[in-house]
Amino acid sequence: MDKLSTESYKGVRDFYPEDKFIQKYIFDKMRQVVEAFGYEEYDASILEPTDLYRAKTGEEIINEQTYSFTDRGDRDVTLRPEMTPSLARMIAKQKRELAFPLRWYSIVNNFRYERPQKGRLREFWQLNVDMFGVEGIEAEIEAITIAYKIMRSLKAQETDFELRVNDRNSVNSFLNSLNLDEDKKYKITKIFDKKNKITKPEFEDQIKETLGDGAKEFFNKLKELEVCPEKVSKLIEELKKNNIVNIKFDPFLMRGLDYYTGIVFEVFDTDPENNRSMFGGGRYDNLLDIFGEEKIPAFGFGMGDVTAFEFLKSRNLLPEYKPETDLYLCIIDEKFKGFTDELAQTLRDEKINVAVDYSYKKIGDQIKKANKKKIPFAICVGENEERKGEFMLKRLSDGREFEANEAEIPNTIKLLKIKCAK
RNA sequence: GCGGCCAUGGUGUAAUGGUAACACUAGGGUUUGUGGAUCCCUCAAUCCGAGUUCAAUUCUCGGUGGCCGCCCCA
Repeated sequence: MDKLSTESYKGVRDFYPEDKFIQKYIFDKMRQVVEAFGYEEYDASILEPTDLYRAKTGEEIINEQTYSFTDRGDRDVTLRPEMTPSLARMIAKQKRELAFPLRWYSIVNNFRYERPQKGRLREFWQLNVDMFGVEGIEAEIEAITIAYKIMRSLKAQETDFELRVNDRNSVNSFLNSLNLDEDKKYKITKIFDKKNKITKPEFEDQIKETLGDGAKEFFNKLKELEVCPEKVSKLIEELKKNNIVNIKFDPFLMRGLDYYTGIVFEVFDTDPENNRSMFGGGRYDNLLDIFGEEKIPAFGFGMGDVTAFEFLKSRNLLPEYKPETDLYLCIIDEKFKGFTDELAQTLRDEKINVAVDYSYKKIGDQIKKANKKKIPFAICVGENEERKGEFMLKRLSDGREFEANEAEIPNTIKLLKIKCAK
């Protein structure tokens, strides 16, 4: 028989327990922060009708960069490449039932069909944070504050990252003042988008190449664009009141295309070796149009797990693996299995997570397993324990043993764990 | 979608146009109620397919996969 390959499908991800532990750590921090701001979790199916994405952009993204197929009933379906259209669909559907302002979040995986590369795989997990129904700058302030607090709760220092803000409207009015055709406008926004990746002469050359004679006017007017718009300066001022100071205006920040209608922001890694955008978002007031619904103002951002992971890794901020299991019970002889199981169940009722070793191997081997699994405590159960009801609770980190009877074990473990955490 | 580099046990590395080696890991023992030590033993690999050749893991081509750029970026 041919052996089946152990490779996973190209570009998707396996999470071994130690990987999942890290991912969970990151998501738990995100969750704590957004829930502190009153956001409610929602979810949707990973499969959506393909039209949902066509309607939004209608671009080649849908044709070439999604997992789309026809189901057995001849319906076109797509594995979600992002969460926002599903979110917009859900909100449009139940608009009248919902109490605005609405604060929703989700942490889900998404799929895109493209060549995997650094930090971009075919499967990625993402936190989505969105607020609907707030037209004013309060939405911007809150979302950016949340982004900042997530970074801080992941133990990032203020010097480790930087927030950059722009107003798409000011870019648009700048481009309109140059009287460019749509194609040129589009190309200029592309050049803006990658400005921080290229040198200044490269930037200037690309502008000249695109605009030809018009380049002169462009550079003359460029100063106008570089003046911080009132809306942006007000936003920055408000955020500084919240002690968020690692923030600045970036007149070239674009973040994608037509999708955004106002303020956009991004969080940058300040590492000079890796000075790239980690995540961001912006205002999108028109997204419900496609459902024939009236506008609802919206502001949101998305944050992927891979960039967060790589950031934490580069700053040495990844947590050390600790299993959820508190205690490993080693059975000295098979005849004490029943007694051990009862002990395990009693302890579980006291909220101690207990795993029992049913290998019936030598006791030393069982202790080794507990150690390898990084479980903090072990107890060996045999004749003495059954007779006396006294146990030696062994702390694997240093081998110290603590005597306890059955009733005392839970609290002993809890106390020792608290000490360890400090 | 385009280009560059790469592909050997579970992991990390050797080597060779002719017997694929080492370390770690895993399993077993050294030790019959307490781990991280020592020593011994065992399991386990040349990505897939075709071509050149007496002989290919090695050379050539194709595929697949990985890494890195470009395009794109939700």
